[in-house]
Amino acid sequence: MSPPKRRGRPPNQLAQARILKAAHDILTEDGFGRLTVEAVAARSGVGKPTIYRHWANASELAMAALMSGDPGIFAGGGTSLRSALAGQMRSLIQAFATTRGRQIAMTLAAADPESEFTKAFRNQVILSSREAGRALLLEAAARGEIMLQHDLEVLLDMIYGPVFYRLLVGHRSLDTGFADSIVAIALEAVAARADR
Amino acid sequence: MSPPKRRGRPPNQLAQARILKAAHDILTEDGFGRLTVEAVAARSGVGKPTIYRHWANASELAMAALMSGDPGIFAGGGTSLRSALAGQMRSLIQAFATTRGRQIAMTLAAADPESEFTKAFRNQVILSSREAGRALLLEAAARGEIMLQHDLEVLLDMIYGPVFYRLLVGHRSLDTGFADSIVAIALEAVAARADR
Amino acid sequence: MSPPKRRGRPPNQLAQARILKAAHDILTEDGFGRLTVEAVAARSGVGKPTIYRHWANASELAMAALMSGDPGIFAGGGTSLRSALAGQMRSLIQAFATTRGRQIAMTLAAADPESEFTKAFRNQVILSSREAGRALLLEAAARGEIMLQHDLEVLLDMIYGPVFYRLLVGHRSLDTGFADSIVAIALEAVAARADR
Amino acid sequence: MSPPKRRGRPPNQLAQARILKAAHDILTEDGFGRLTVEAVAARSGVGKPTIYRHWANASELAMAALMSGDPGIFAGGGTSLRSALAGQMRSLIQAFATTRGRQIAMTLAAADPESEFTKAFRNQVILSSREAGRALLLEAAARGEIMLQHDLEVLLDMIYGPVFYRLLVGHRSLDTGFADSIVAIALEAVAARADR
DNA sequence: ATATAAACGAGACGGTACGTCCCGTCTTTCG
DNA sequence: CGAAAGACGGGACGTACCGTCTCGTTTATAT
Repeated sequence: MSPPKRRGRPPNQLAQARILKAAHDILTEDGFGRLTVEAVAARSGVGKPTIYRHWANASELAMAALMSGDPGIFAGGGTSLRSALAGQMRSLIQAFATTRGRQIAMTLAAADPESEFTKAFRNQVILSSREAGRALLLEAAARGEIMLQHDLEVLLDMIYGPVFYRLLVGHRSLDTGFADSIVAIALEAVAARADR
Repeated sequence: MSPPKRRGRPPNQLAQARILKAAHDILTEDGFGRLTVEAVAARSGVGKPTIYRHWANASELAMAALMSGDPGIFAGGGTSLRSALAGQMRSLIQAFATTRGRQIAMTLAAADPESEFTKAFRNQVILSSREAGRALLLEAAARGEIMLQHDLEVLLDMIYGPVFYRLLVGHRSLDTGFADSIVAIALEAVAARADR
Repeated sequence: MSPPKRRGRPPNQLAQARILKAAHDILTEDGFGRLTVEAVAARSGVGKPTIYRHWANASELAMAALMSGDPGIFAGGGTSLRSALAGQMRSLIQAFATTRGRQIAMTLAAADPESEFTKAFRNQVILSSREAGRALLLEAAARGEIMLQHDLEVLLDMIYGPVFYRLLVGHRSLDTGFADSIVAIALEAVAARADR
Repeated sequence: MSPPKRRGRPPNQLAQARILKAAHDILTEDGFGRLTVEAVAARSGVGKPTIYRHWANASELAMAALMSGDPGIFAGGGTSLRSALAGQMRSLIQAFATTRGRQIAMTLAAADPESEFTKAFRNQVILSSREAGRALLLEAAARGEIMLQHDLEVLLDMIYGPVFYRLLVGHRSLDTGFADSIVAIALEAVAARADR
């Protein structure tokens, strides 16, 4: 199998890197509202058409910048479901309780929900932690540690939804106590109890 | 107390109504992205300065339009906590599982979180259902129907957060089954059990 | 008779003056090719939309700049047709044998020939000298100094056309001798002769 | 002597023809303003660098397209100067009283006057008729049919200049009557008369 | 009645950013 | 090794809205 070499001049990887760097810097320094294609072009020294060649608008560019260099949230290995889940929730909340967290929420809200780009962003940035949580819960259930008598999808939403709820609505702060309380309440609902 | 009648022409109440009507229509017909002050002025036949006299920008105008004529979500009276809560969740989800729901999320994400206007919008449109839920839970606890051994604030977030989570992220649909599952899991976590 | 006062904020005369000044300066300093709406906006400190409010494109702006402050070419009063016409032709050629002359030709060539703006430019800048020449010839004919046995329109084109011909084609220079020769040949063609 | 076979891929003669064909088509279909290097490349299926290898910019390309396949205007053989000159003027005006005529004027106005390409275009397309006219006049003078007592260069400009004048300024139409009138007036000025 | 004053509609203003077109150059692979 | 394909940095285009401002008009109270 030959590599599918296309004819013309190949895309300049450096240019894309500079664009994402500039977008990321603007995002952290000035915020989502200042992330305009114009500003990114000026700051990165790249022509606007080069940006539009890869991203359809400022929203997609913001998503790309937020995705680049994002390791994702993984479950910290713990001996029990409680410790593993709490560890993950704490790092998740730590990661989102910053300016970047709100920017992610704003970006997601502003993005075209049908776009493929948006879906990728959603899966990588928003739902990866939820998937990791799903794995933790399924393993624990296999060990007999918990009973998944309810809809697992809803349970996952009840664990991870509150984080974005507080982030977006801002009625209460995101802190580690919040993480622990969520885990405690969630585990209560899946407790393997004698009285059943 | 005498009414503080100022000299000069009084503000035209009709103008505000026409502005909100136009804003609402644009929101439902064209979406949040098309709700510009310019468009509202053109559609309502009102001058731009008249709009700016009442709202600082298009975001506030969107919030005002979304608030006007919104009755809020109240707990349907039920005999048990489960039925009351499930009734409320169902109507909440029904209200948000529309275009308007996503517009509310977008508006909230785009709004200045510090603005007084935003806070009012948040309380009236987003948090009113959460407050109603709090009342239901407290009443049930007073009746001994449930035990609130965990942080009530977190519990409320776990009930109402998932709605906005699915609305914003869009990974699964909002339907009545979702409402019932949330209530079931939540009640599991506050069940008054013999083994405690 | 009341002046027809319009409602809104009146156009800022100063802004238009600054725009024309900037356009004129760019035209003389950098040439027609550099007269972009963007550059005029930057130089005049005026927003681009303000320029587009008055002129449809860079061509019209160039025409406006070339028209502003242009006194037009008038016939120098002379005792005879020959001296009057020669005086006018000399000043016409002097006015066009500069960078500005070529810019006028380029502008006219680039302009939409149907536009009202173009017609006004044509009449004021290009054809005003031709009209003045027509008046001179008609007066001389009335005095019996010449006989207009041929088509006057064609004769006028033969007097004034060569100026633009040399200007545009550039095969020979524009100088005062050229002016005198044109007049001499033209008068030969309208000479009132005994042998007729 | 070996044939000078150069190494590598030989220049594709067909490419130039396709380029000129495409340029010509665009000129006639869309006009001078749409004749961009990009459009010609797309239409002809040729790479942009291949175009730039032969022409420096769109203006030169336009000139090349306008020159290609242009037979030039030659003097129709006539028995007298009047008939020969009138025949030539009529065919000249017929050739220019079309869209192509105005495109030639626009192209010439937009071209760099110093470029060698421009000079070639000027000589072949614009001045060839003037040179043919010069030959006619000199022959007639040699026959004693006319007297060239005035500057021949100016006389030629007065014959051919008006055509471009009307073409560019557009104040009156180009028609055969115009051709005849020009000839009539010009001959008047060079008439060999008894009274001299 | 008549002045005074506030809010109105209209609309031009200086600006920012948009997304597109085309420029002329450069880099890569193919023939 | 020239031709094709095509991405690049760059400049300008013409448009949409922004939020501010200045008008002339309307509508009310206060004199």
